[in-house]
Amino acid sequence: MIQCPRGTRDFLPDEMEKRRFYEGRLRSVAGNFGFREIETPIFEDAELFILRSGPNVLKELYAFKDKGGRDIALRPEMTAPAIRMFVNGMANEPKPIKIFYFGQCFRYERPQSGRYREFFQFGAELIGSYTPETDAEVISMAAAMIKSFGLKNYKIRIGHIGVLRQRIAEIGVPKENTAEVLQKLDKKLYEEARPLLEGMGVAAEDIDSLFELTETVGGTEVLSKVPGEAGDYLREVVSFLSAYGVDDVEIDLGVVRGLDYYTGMVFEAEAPALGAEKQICGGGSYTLSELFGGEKVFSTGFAVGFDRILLAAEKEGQAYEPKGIDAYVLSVTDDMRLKSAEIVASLRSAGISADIDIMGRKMAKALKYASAARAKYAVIVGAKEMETGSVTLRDMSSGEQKLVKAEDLPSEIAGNRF
RNA sequence: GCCGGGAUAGGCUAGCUUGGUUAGACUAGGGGACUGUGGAUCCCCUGACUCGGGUUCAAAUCUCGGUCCCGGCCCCA
Repeated sequence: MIQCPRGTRDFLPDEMEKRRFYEGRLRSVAGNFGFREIETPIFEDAELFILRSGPNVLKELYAFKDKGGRDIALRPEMTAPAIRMFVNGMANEPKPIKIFYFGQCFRYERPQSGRYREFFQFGAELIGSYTPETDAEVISMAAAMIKSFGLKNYKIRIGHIGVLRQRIAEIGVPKENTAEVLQKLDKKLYEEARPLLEGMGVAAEDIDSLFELTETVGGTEVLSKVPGEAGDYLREVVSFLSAYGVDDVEIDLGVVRGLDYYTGMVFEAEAPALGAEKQICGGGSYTLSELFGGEKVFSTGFAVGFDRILLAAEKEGQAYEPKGIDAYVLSVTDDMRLKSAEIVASLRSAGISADIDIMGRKMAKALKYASAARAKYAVIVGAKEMETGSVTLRDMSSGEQKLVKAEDLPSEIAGNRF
């Protein structure tokens, strides 16, 4: 028997229905915020992802040569494709540009809880604007998405990578070592960071002040301790968030979000219930378009780990009940089967989801199937009723039955649907 | 890439320590008992030892390796 490749999953109908349901909520939030959906290829020129990537990223890239010898990679994330698309086809659209996407991404990693080789991201990019409102808009949408899942136990943390980068440069860390230092700070590995910094000739009091900065963690009130432009900027972001009704955020200047292209505000959200892979959302402001041959344009974006946030909702005990069909049509006797077919067709053309027994089952078994299919109604087509052009309409949850004229059946069922 | 735990019908499992019947039960699925009423009962049927090598007269059971799953580390654009 052939199984799914490592780190991939099949989604059976019940699971798929649930995923579509939650996906729909995310789409609806994005639409609510004025974002419009895009779609980009699942694979791209490998160069798109290699351009700004370190060796660790490359190790996890699904890259291969196609039959024409082109270097191709399955997308490991969707920000770069979205910005490529912006540069290629949207650069002259009115600003700001608000786009979102949903799709699978691929990373060659060791699978574990909440981590798959094929996983799904829902993300958004707000392109062409560089204001505190921009960042607040994006963060508040991310918060709305998390809330749309009904999640209760989560944390949103906001930082500013510009503050850190600037301080690191000021205290004399060579540019090529910045990433290394940021990584230690992200993990709050101060015991490792200190000797590293000392080795670069950074003074002890400067190291302390740097650590103090990354330890600026807590409610929005800790922002009063952050000096300079970045401090002013974050204070404004937080004011706008508050105006948007988003107050449950924390400040954590130690949030670094990897080592890549982020330049200003960064944020992430986590669901502690998830264990090792608990980050459900991450984003920030960046400039990327100049890398792909466009002008330098400021953007703010984020992505939600769809599989993880779904997992988090499940762990909080949320259950999704599959919908089921409106009606299941069955024949009492074989000579009613053509009539049943006519009736199911009339229901379907009235927009009612309807199924019909096609296995020639006896009533008892057909009703059992209708029950398993979660049908709201069973439509029983028998000779007795047909004498008056009627059928029996059975409410599957209450068991109540009534005679309904065949021509009234669609409106009868549709009328009770709401 | 590293450490640890696992894998028996579609699902959940018994058997494994101590090798030896036709690998058992429950559930699900198909049919029937019940010739016009579901989630009940009974009967019949379908269906599994993750894969490959080794030890042995004999392997689900012992052993080695692969694959996949689970938890953690690393990484996480």
